Amino acid sequence: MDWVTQVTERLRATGGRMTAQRRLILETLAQCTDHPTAEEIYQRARQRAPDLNLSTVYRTLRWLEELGVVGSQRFEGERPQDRFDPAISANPDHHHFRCRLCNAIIEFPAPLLDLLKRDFIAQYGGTIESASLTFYGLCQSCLQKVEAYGPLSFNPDAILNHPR
Amino acid sequence: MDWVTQVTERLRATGGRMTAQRRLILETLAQCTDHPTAEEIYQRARQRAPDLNLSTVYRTLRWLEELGVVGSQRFEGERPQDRFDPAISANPDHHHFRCRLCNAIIEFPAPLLDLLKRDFIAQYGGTIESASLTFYGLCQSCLQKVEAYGPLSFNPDAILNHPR
DNA sequence: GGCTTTATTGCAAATGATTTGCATTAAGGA
DNA sequence: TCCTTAATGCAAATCATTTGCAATAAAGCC
Ligand SMILES: [Mn+2]
Ligand SMILES: [Mn+2]
Ligand SMILES: [Zn+2]
Ligand SMILES: [Zn+2]
Repeated sequence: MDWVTQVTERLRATGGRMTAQRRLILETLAQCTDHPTAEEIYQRARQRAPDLNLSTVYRTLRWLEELGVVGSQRFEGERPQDRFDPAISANPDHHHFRCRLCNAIIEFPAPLLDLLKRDFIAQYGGTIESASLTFYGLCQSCLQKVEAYGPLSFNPDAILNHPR
Repeated sequence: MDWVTQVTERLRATGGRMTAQRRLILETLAQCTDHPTAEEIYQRARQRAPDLNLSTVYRTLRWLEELGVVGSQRFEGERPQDRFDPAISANPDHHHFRCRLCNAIIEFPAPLLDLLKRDFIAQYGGTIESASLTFYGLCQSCLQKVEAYGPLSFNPDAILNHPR
């Protein structure tokens, strides 16, 4: 059974209805290998159904978030917008590295994080229910470019993506 | 030399001017033991100078952020607003635990994070310039209350703080 | 298939934290 | 004290996200 069908069942189980819009958004999410914003998901989905509405995209994403099917988070150094993470359902315990230059996001597991959690609990008590870890830096290929050509004075991608 | 004076010197070094408003905001920050929002800093500072403007608070905070004197970050589960961190200048490498019930924030060091960074670099290459780690859960006292009285059905503080 | 209920949509307007333009004020060096 | 220009106050703009509401359409039932 594929991902869209699985989500559909969870949806029905809570009294929800499967609509063309939701199916489209789910299929769009299923094809993502990145961490798109609501607007990006909207644009991709709209190619198949031009009268889809951005509000519907937001409502669907928030509802998927409640179900634990997608994650959402913000990254530093870009304008304050949520990025959504369909990979969270298949791989709940991954974390993120974000390249300051090319904006690539690398997902990685962090089993050693349990050590840090234990350390914290040992010292301060309480319980940890979730953890968010993000690394910022230069990815391998950007690092090589910087080493080869010297530091760039600005980031063309950042300007393209964050016009303000 | 105290913190305010130190910051003043850095400020002057970059061609900036020390104003009454900036001094007030700096002194307000110096007294913080928490992670206030811009609005909270504004309210605290305004008690001493009622005609202070919120824009000035924002501009001063952003400028301090550039200088590396304060940090800013957002926490999950509250409305999307920046919280500012004066402790970052004295203690650059601390991370945060946030209690889901009482909203308390505990700062903690995480020397073991270096292991995780090394792991990542060994696997994916590149460099890590900064890392953000946040734990979410129940603090010691909230955990005890929950264990003693059973789980709360809602969080009064959350309602007070996030009226939407 | 039709009928009914009500969850969901599209649209436009609202929200709210943060930023910005601009005229006015005031640091701080000469 | 005067001059330059950085900084302020104020109001308006931004912009991602949410929300109210009338219209639409799932899906359960006959
Ligand atoms: Mn991810
Ligand atoms: Mn802190
Ligand atoms: Zn890169
Ligand atoms: Zn607590």
